[in-house]
Amino acid sequence: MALKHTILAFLSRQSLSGYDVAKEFAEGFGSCFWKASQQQVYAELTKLEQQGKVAYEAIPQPGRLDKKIYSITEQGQQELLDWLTQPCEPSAIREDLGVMGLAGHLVSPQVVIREIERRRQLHLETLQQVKKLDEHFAKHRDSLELKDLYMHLIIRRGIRYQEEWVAWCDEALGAITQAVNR
Amino acid sequence: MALKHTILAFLSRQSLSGYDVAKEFAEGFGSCFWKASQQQVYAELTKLEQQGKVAYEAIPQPGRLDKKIYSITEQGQQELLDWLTQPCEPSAIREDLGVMGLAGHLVSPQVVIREIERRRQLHLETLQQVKKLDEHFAKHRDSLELKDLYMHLIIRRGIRYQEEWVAWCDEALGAITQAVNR
DNA sequence: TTGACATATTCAATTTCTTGAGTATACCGT
DNA sequence: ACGGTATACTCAAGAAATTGAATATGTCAA
Repeated sequence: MALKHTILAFLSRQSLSGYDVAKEFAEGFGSCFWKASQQQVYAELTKLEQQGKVAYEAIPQPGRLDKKIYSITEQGQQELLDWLTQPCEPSAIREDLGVMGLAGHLVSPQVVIREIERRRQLHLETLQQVKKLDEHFAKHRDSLELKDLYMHLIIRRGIRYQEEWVAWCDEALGAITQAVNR
Repeated sequence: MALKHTILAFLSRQSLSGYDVAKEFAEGFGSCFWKASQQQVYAELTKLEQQGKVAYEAIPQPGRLDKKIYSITEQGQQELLDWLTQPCEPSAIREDLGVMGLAGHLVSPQVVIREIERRRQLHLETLQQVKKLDEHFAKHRDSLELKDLYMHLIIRRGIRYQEEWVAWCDEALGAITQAVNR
């Protein structure tokens, strides 16, 4: 499971609180490549800490629980490095909308059309968000240092993914409309 | 979770043994939209059977465990219908390769390049497979009945998804090579 | 005839993920 | 002053997925 390694990767860039890591998953990286809930992040950080792969500095906060700033340790860095060096497999796709392809004929075409239109809209919105993440990188695309280039490329993947969804929705809507009016 | 509904959707097309359902996940549909292990499928079928959403007919087989042919029940059909009528969310993306975008700078560009080339190859192979699934549908694209059109569109999504990956790999390889030689 | 591959199902341990609640303060706008 | 949102972390139950093994036969090719 790569949640562990994704967290280590975040911390290899900069030290962060659990809250901040969770926010990355929810906003930036999450909309491109990986989603994880806050609880998952906190649980994983606790585990990594017990394994000595990350360490935290507790920042006392008046009147509430300490804020914990996590950093990656030598050991964590090593773990991440080992993982990066190994080949990784394409992740499994699990897409609810796919069920429509199997059983869509059980409902009216209008239901299918409505659902696809809804999806189109959603992906369009996510696309705007992801594009914003890329703005800075895209501007200097040809002079980025590797670290930033990789980040740019991964965001590009996110952009292309969302664009692809929108394009497929258009294709599907066109084909279904045509078939219904036939 | 849609595993349940995906199984119901398969069984709404035709009655199948657990083994056959699992094969669909591994081969056809699996490479497009959903992957599930054999154990998962068997476990889910048992649960669905207990809930009265599927029923099986046991086919005795000399010298080994009965083969069970599962069919969807009225109740299962209803469950599936209800689910299809509700809006569904885009599924979360969880892509190991994304970690490269965060921490790729920790390894040499050659490692990153090698990994992306490997991925390109994998997606190219899957693409060929998925295209085969579509052959029949693509030929009659403009005269498919809805049931088949939906299937075609879902396979099209799979095709586009794989093509998109290949295209991204090309973009990434180009950009990295250029940056390294700079 | 041996070994690989396909058919067909079951069990069980463990890890991961989801869902939902609980605690507590700060800041901003209306 | 109030509600909404953001910050910041914890706990726990239950569902889902992964990993790995066990059982047993049929078929096809080298």
